[in-house]
Amino acid sequence: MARRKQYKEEEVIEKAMALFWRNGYENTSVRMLETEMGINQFSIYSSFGNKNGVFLESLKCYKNKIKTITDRLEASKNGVIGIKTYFYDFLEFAQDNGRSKGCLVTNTVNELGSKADPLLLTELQKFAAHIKGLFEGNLKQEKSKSKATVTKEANYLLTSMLGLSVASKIMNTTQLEDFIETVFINI
Amino acid sequence: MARRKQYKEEEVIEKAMALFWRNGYENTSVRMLETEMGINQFSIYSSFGNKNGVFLESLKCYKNKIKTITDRLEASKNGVIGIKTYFYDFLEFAQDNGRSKGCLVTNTVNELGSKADPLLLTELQKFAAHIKGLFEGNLKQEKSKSKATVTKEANYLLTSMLGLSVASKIMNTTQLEDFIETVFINI
DNA sequence: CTTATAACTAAGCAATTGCTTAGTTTAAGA
DNA sequence: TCTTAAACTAAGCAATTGCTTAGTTATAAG
Repeated sequence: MARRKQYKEEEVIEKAMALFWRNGYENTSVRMLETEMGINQFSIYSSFGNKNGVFLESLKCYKNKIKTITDRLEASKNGVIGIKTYFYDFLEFAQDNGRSKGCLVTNTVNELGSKADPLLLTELQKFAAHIKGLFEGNLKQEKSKSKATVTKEANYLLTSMLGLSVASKIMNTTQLEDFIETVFINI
Repeated sequence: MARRKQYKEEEVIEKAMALFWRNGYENTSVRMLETEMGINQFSIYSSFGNKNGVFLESLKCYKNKIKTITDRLEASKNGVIGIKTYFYDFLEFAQDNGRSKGCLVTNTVNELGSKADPLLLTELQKFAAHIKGLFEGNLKQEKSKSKATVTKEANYLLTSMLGLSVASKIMNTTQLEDFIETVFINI
């Protein structure tokens, strides 16, 4: 007996995610979200509770979007080569009008660090652990590597990804490719 | 024929720097600066022009503070070992009550990226170039390395530092040490 | 068609943002 | 001692922040 929503939550959250990705959490205001999502603040708050709620949903959306390249990594059977491909895939994934937005998760870790709200912090760590797990999976495909080596190198690759995410924001393609190539010399 | 300043610019800017380092640029308000620096907003604006001016001076102050460990790197004659020491020195340098504040420059690059004001962006890039130069200096001490190798590995080490800076905010000591050790296995 | 109810619009809330300014205090030079 | 000018205090500026709410509109069930 009531009016129907004039928007789909999945659709508007994608626009919110794009905004958070470009600007970070604090530098994205609810008014900006309103404009970008194309719905009134009332609708934002009734659908997502508060700004943090919008961000949490945006993070889910981001995870879903990055799935295109993490799935490729997960499906790969070629060990370290698959991980290297993921690094290059990421650069393309983060690209936006000639500049890189980095990784939304990395950006958020860097912005809020350990003072992010607990629920959010957990989500960030879960994502990092997931990526690390994928790296471990591919490293295990290399029969020569011991369990200890796999763990150590997965840590290394995860942190290298963080570096790539930050670096992509101000470095040029050559420098970034140099980085990736050198990362994988040691693996 | 006039009153004397009741504060020293170098002293109050150090407190401002600490605040920016902990919270980032946008998450530090002028009121917070006022409290931390212990001077009125009028004094802040008369000494530094605007918030951006305070930040620019804070960055100088940061560069001066990190000089304790960059000087050690610059003075070192033991090639790669010296760089590795710098990585460990940095972790201690960024430490603050059990948590890491990361690197102020990295934090700022990540927060503002290429949309930082041009003067600031130049300063950030100059700092990055300086560190990279120090890495190159130490890499050159290794006679086995060609010019091309030195360039490539300097890029790699710089980006690894960015990764370490972000990672230090949420990872534990063991993970960070794993990272450093793996970075230097084949360098 | 009427009615109930959810979705909408738009105005408004107090708090905070970066920055300014009117007015007071201090102190060195005449 | 008086003058002058910089350094200070504190109040205030418009704009923006996250969030709410009073009132209107649409729509499905009765």
